[in-house]
Amino acid sequence: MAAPTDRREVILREAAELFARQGVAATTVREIADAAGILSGSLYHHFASKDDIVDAVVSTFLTDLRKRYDEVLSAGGDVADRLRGLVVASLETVADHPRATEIYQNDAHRLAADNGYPYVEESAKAVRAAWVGLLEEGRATGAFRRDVPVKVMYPLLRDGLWLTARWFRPTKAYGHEQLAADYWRMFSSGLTAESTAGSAAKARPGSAA
Amino acid sequence: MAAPTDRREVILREAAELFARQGVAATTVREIADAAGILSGSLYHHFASKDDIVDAVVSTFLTDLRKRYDEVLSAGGDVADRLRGLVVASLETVADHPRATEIYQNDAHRLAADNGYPYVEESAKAVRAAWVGLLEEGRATGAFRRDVPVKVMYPLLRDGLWLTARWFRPTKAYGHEQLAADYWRMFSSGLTAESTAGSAAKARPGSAA
DNA sequence: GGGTACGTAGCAAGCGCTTGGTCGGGACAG
DNA sequence: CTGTCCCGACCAAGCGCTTGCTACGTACCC
Repeated sequence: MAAPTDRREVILREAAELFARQGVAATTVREIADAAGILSGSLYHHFASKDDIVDAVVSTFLTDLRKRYDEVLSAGGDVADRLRGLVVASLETVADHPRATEIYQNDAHRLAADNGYPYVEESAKAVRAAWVGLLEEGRATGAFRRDVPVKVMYPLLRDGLWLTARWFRPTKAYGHEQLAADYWRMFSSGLTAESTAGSAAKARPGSAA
Repeated sequence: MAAPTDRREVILREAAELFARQGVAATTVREIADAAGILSGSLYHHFASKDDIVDAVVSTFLTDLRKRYDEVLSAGGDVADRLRGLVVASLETVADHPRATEIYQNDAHRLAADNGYPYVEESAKAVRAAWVGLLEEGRATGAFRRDVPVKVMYPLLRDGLWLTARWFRPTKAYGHEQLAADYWRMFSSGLTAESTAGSAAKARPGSAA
C-alpha cells in the first residue's frame, strides 16, 4: 500500500493476512488473487501452487528465527542471559513476522504431517533443542528450579511466547521491548524460585510423559 | 469400540478427533462418516449440518468449563487459592475434553468470526472476566506483583494452560494433577515475586495495548 | 405398519489448477 | 528513428474433482 513494490510481495503479504485470519485450508486461491488485485489463474505465474505460497511465507519466518537463535546462543553469557536472549529473539521475530507466526502456530503440525514440508519439523526440533538445552543447563548449575520438569517448563514458555502473535498489538507506549521485559520478569521469577506458595515442593526427578 | 453405544456419540467422538488433528475446515463429512462406520448421507439423520457437529462438540466443552469456573469462584478462599482453583479447573477440563480443547484453541476465533456461534464469544468473555478479576484483585491487595500489567499476565497463563491439550499426554506416573501442581508452582512464583533477576523492576501502571 | 436408522445416488457450488490468448514495453537490426 | 520481435504479466474460460447436502428407497424393530 505504501510501496506497491513487486506483485509477488503483495501476493505474499495478502496471503499471509488471509492464512492467519481464516487458516490455510479455508483460504482459497481466488481470495488471495482478489486481495492482490489479479485473477486466480494469474497467481500461477508467480507461484507453482497454493502450497508454494504457504511455503514461501513459513520458510522465510523459520529462517529468520533460526538465525536469531544462533546469534543468541553463540553470543555466550551465563544461562539466564542466554535464555533471556531467546525470549527477546522470539518476540522480535513475532514483531517482524506476526502473520507468519500465527500461521505457524495454527497449522505447523498439519503442515509437518502433510507431505512436503520437511524443514518445518526439522526447525521445530532445532528450536526445541535450543530451549531444552538451556533449561537443562540452568537446572544442572542450580540457576533454575529443580522441582518442575523441563518437559513442563519448555511448553509453558514456548506457548506463552508464540501465542503473543494472536493477541498482542504494540502501541507507542507499550511495544515488543516492554513485552519482552515483562515476560522475562515473570519467567525469571517462575523459573528460579524454589518455593514461594503454600505447596510442599520437594525435589523430584525431571521426567514427564 | 469398547462400547458401541449410540451412533451419535461415536460420530461426535470421531469428528472431534478429526477436527483436532486436521482442523475443522480441512475435515470433510465423508471422513467423519467413514470414521463412524456409515456413509456421508447418513450423517444427516443425526445432525442438521457439519456446523451442527462442531457446535455440539464445542458447546459441551464450554458448558463444562463454565460450570467448573463458577464452582471455583463461588467456593471462596483468598485470591491465590481461587486462582489456583482456576488453574486446576482448566486442566481438569482439558483432561476431560482434550480434543474439544484443541479445536477451541485452533478455531475459536474463526468460529466466533463466522455467523452462528454467539455463545463462543460470550463464553470467552466470561472466562476472561474470571481470570482478569482475580488477577486485579490480587494486584490490589498486594498478593500479586504490580510491575507487570494484568493484560500481559492473563494471556500468558491462558495460553500456557490451554495449549497443554496440544502436547501433554498423561501417564500413570505424571498425570493432570501433577501437571496442575507444577504449573501452579511456576505461576505463583512468577506472579508474586517482585524482582528476582537482574532487571530494574519499577512499579508501572497496569496498562498495555 | 409406522418410525428409526441407515444406504444409494446424485446435485449445485466451489475447489486448485491449466490452457490459450492479449497486451504493453524493452531490445535490437536496418 | 522505425519496424519487428519477444517475453513477462496478466485475463478469460473452463477442466476434473471434491465439497456439503438432499431426495428417496429399504431393512428392521417394537
